[in-house]
Amino acid sequence: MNIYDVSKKAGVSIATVSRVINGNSYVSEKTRKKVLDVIEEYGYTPNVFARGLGLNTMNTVGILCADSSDPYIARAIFYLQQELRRHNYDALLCCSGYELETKQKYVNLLLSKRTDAIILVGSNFVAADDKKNQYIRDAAKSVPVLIVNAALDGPNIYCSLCNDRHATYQATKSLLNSGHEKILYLYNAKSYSGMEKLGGFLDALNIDSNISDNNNGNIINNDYIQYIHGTIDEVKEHLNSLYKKGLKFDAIVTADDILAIGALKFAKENRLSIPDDLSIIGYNNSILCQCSDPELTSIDNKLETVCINCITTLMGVLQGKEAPLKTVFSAEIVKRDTTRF
Amino acid sequence: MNIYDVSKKAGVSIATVSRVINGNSYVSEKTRKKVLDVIEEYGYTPNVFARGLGLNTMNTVGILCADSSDPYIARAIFYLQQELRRHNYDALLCCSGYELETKQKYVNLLLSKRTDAIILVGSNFVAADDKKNQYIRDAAKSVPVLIVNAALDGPNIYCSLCNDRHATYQATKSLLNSGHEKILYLYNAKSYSGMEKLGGFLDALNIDSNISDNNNGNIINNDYIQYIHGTIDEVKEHLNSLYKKGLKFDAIVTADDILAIGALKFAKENRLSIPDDLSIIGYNNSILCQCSDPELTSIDNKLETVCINCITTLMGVLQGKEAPLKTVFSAEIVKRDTTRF
DNA sequence: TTGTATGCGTTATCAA
DNA sequence: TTGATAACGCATACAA
Repeated sequence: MNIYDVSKKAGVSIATVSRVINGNSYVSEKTRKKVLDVIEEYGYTPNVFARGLGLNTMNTVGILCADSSDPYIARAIFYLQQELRRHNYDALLCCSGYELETKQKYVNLLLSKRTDAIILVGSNFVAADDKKNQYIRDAAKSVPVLIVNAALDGPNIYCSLCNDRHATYQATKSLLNSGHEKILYLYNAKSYSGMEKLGGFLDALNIDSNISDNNNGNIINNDYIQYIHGTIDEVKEHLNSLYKKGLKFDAIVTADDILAIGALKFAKENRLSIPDDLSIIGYNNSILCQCSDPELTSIDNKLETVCINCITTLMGVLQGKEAPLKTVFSAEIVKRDTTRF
Repeated sequence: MNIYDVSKKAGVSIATVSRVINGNSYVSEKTRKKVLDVIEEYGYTPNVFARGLGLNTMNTVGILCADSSDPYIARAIFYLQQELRRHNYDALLCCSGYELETKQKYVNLLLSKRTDAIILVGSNFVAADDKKNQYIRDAAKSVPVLIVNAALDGPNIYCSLCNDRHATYQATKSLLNSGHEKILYLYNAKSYSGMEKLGGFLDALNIDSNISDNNNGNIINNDYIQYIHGTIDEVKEHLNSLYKKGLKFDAIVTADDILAIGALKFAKENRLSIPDDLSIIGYNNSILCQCSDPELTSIDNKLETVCINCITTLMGVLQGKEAPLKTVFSAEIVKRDTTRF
């Protein structure tokens, strides 16, 4: 059943049927009803492909993330999809993994699908080395690019994020103010927000974070700043080895809840009392925080707010309105039982 | 840049360009190269809308779930999307929530988008009351429907799932065999697999589970079988109130890890030693199991296997091959520290 | 207020 | 081996 069939059954032209469906131009109440009755009776729905061909859009937005099974990213996708749906858009989901090459590949894939926009979820899409971001700028030449949780400037690139640097600064300061002296920093991503958080940590310790721009990759040569990308157990083992080497610390600030969970496991294994012997702060305020024992103090980076803002911005862009290139929200420390400040 | 532009630049007809792109019929090596060079030079990609219109498919599959932020569902979506991509299909993601009405609405939405198939993720899509499944059967009239984690029979409906009943039976039996006498069962979904798991629990206790078919909703009137749908804290409070009322139990079997986490919090609050005073078993073997302390014994229902099978089946169906209507895998108990059998 | 005719960019059929 | 042309189903400019 297509528009021609409907027009025949209703005894009108296809133009009239189209008008009824799209509800814009004038159609007499009588014919409108006639057409609607036929549509109802035969359960007609317009062919989205034909419509897409004519209008050159299918009202679909590509959502690209590294790994949608990550609880944090999964939440972001949920919020984004929900907001898109509210505005009558669909979400095409792709997972690229963490390699630059596959990220590029997937961005091009989405481009070839002619989605109305591309949303990059997760700060791992923005690299410290700006050359590696060129593919994003290129994509932005054909379609608006929205980034959740990272900042990159360029035409047609819109970012929604939290002030991770300040949040980490505050958290670290609070630890210092409550008497901690040796604070270990754990991170698992050298992404945009990864560097921001680290910057905040260094700020609090009055370490010049500009050095981070120089030694590309091996950012800081300091035992108190540890890069670990691995499972909970691997994080635990890593800390074990540091501990056995004699490194002293009375607090751990992390860039991700999963790292903090690993730290908790480490503390338990070594019979360190939390938070008396060791304070721990996570990041993301994910469900994991409530699963651990003791429950995890963490930084809430307002994911829902950020995601809603992202879609609001996108809708503005698509409607040709003035839209902000960068919107920054303020993260918040959620105090639970792994700290005593 | 469209196919006409390419044909002009290459000095051939659009038919030839189309042939080169689709690589089926014969094209001389010389013209093929000419065309490919132009395509390369101008970065031409075929318009998917036009292609979709002609072929009546966009190689897209709709994935529908209740809530993609649920860690378990998020994992399923990840596996499904990855497998689809491997077969050159895209995934359109929709979240319907748990209401029947909105589920129906979203199924119709996906139908109107003309996706090549619809995948229902999560057993909450199959209700015990079969009338409520009619919308699925209806959808299957126009497009293959795949169900992950539940069984529903009907033409064009393909299910991939685990033997949840047997797994719960085994887990409960193990508790009984290791000397537990009063086992509490906690569940949060009256879905297909929800009922299966409960059935397995009742089997182990030699209770006739057929009564479940009668009192529609209020399945079993027994203090040891508790339906709770809520947050970790709500689960904890619910158990607190049972405990204070004097209900005695030495083990808790749950239908979801989140319930088990709530049980763990309850135990801690009441200074019950795990697993000495109380054993707890979760379900799904999600990341939450490793976050808790002690770590949670849980049932692994082979999500990845199930998802891969789902897509394999789908590809078979789309290629017109013989495909199994129902594929059942065997779940496995993953023993950690909340049990001592 | 309604109808006619055209374009959107492919793929596929038929001829050459 | 290649080219011309008809679908595919809709939206819309223009005519009436």
